[in-house]
Amino acid sequence: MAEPLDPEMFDPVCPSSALPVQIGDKWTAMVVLCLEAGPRRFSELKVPLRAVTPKVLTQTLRAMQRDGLVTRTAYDENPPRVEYALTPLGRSLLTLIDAARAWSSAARCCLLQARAEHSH
Amino acid sequence: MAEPLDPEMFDPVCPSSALPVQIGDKWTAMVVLCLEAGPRRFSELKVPLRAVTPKVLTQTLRAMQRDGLVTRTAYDENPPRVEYALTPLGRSLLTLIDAARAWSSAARCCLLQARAEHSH
DNA sequence: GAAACCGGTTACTTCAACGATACCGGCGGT
DNA sequence: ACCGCCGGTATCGTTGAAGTAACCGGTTTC
Repeated sequence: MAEPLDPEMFDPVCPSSALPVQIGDKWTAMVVLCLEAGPRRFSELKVPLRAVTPKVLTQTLRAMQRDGLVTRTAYDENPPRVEYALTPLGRSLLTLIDAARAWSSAARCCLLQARAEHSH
Repeated sequence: MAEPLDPEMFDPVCPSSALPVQIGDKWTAMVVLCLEAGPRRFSELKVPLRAVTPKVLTQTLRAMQRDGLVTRTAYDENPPRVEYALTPLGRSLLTLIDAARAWSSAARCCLLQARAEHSH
C-alpha cells in the first residue's frame, strides 16, 4: 500500500497492443491497476503512466470520478495533497481487467503468428 | 445455425454505452457474437449491425481475418456467396465478451446513478 | 433493356480523443 | 529574491477511426 509504484509497471510494448481490449478510455484500466494496492497521489500515478500528459490524466480521473469508479480526496496541507482511491465499483473492474489480460497474453502468440502468415 | 439473425440483436441504447468495454475495433465483439451460432454471409451480418456501413464492415472483417479470428470463404456461385466463420481463436473471445457484458449490465445502474448524482 | 442482388470499393468529410508545450498560484526552503 | 514542489490549466496541433454517398461488375429476373 505504501510501496512506490513500479515505473516499469506498464511495458511500452504492451501485450494488449496486439488486439486491444479497452475498458473505458485509453488509460482507465491502467489507473485502476495503479490504485489496486491503495490510494495514490496524482504525481504517483504519473510514474508508471509516464506516457500520459497531466491534462489527459486529469481528464481520465475526472471521468472515472464522475462514473463512480474512483474518489478524489484533497487534503488542505502544504504542499497540497490529493489522493485517488478505488470505489467498490472501480474495484469490481479488476476481475474484468484480469480476464482481459489473461486472454491477451494467451492469445498474443496466435494473433501475431496469424498476422505474420497473412503477409507471408 | 440456419436461423436468421435478430435485427434487434444489438440494442441501439446499448448497456455498454455507459462505460464502453471495447474489444478490438468498434464492431469486432458484435461480429463475434453474430458468428457464434455458425457461419454467416456478409449481408446477413449487416442485418443486426444495421448501423454499420459496408466499408466499415469490410474493414472489420479483413482485420479479424488478418488476426486469425475469422475465416472468409468465397463460393464461386451465382449470385456470389461469401461466408465468414469464427476460428477457435475467435471463439475463445466469447468468454471474454460474456464477462464484459456481465460486468456492463451489473454495473450500469451504479454507473448511471453516479453520473446523475455528479450533476445533481 | 432495365432493374435488382451480391459483395464489396472509392473518394470525401467529420469529429473526438489524444498529445505537445507552456504556464499558473500558493507555499516553504535557502 | 528566487527556486522548486504540487496539482493541475490553457492553448494548440495531430491523427485516425468512423461515417456519407456514390459507384462497380457479373448475373439473373422481369
